[in-house]
Amino acid sequence: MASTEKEPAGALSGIRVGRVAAPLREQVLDGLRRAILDFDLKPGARLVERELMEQIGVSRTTIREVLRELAAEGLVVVIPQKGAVVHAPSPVEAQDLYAVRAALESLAVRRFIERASAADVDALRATVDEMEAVALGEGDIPALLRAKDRFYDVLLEGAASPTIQDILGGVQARVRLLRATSLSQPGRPVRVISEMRALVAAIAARDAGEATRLCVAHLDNASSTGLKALAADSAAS
Amino acid sequence: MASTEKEPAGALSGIRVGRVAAPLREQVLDGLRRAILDFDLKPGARLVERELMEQIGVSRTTIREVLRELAAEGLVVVIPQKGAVVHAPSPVEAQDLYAVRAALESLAVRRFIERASAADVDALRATVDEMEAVALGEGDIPALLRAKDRFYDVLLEGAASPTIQDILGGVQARVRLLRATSLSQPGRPVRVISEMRALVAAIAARDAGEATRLCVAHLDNASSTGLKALAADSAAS
DNA sequence: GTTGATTATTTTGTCCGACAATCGTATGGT
DNA sequence: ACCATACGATTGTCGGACAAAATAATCAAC
Repeated sequence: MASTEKEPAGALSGIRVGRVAAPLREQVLDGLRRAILDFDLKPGARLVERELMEQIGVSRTTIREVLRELAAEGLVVVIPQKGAVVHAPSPVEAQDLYAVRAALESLAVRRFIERASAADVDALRATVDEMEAVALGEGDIPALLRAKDRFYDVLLEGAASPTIQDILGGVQARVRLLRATSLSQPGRPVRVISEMRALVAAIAARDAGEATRLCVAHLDNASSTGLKALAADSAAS
Repeated sequence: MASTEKEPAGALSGIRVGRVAAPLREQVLDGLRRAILDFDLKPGARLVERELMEQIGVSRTTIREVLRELAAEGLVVVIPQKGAVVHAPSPVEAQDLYAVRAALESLAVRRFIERASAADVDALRATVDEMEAVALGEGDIPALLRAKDRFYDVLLEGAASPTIQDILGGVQARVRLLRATSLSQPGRPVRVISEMRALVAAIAARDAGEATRLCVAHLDNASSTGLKALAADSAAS
């Protein structure tokens, strides 16, 4: 999210100091973020300061600062006098987030087309192959989701825009639950992969218009699939 | 920014309690945010915890939590072991932010066209009139900027999407410096107003394609104007 | 038995003081 | 003028403290 690393990688790489001084707070932040994104902390779960303190082993000061950051990122929502809970987006909010994703990802795709090298395109194609391998294996949804994350990593890498990466990253994080739900629908993975292949093809052809169209269409499908599954779930319960 | 209010507005409206308890922290947050957005705290200015503590009259705990939120919002950047400074976007970053704005604002415009009532369109037109009045008066840039903010408030209100409002608000805040710089260029205000009038006309005609085009074009102009002015400034100094 | 009021417990919000680690700078020696 | 050291300022983190608010539990009354 807030990652700003630049490495010239000149003649003196390797003696690069691993970490310029990592505030403990950031480790806690990364840890909690990962826990939320991996669904170790499920949406709606309460985050009680004292519990986090004991389980993580840091003071309340640090915990509270981290919670404020997560709140500003939109991953948790803090209710005054009540505390923080893992954010659970409502259906309409999820729909909006998907619309924002579509706008931003198509922007990223256009940037990629403008700036990326042929090697970047190959790398992008490789991540789709990787996804296919995971999808054909078993129905390991989390692994598939991680593979898809990798696709976006490469895409944003090639787009060469930390700003877009930062903002889009935040949006994607907020709909991660829906993304997982959508991917877990029967038949969805194979369709996703064919959509991605088409997108990569358009990107390789440097066809910005077609790529934008495919990108938006893909997210449209993902959105409606996820929302339908969500509606079915809540109806079943 | 982090406004999440939902009101079913059923039979029991009106007895809604205004504020359930406002944590002191939020007042400080709003105050500091306003100070940054109004350039009372200029980009690059250091935010020393002890000073803020004394000037605002709250404890370091509260100050630090607020700084973490502002950091996550991107309004300040904290350098480990060095402290927080008001964020000063680099030219390339500003360019990216304008691209993101274009993507998001055109989305908001389309949403507005879909959902807004005729009264909303009138309200939008009224804000442009207001801007014109300010622009023709004197060269009060901050007032003009505030009037333009009001335009976006109405736009996002009509778009009826707190999510888009939230994310776009964050982006706009980060480029506020550039927006002010751009508006202060001679002749820019009148051009801005004619661009906005054209945009409102397209919106009133419910022409999504044209409105999108105009919106993107407007931001393109604003971006290049701002960047040019910035380059001239840094050359002069 | 359900409702209502009172009390206890938990949890947040805020403050204070403390101390090590680190950064920037002034100091002083050469 | 240059380098090393010492000093001061500032952040990072901890611990404890207490009021205010929310939640849960207990008991009284109808």
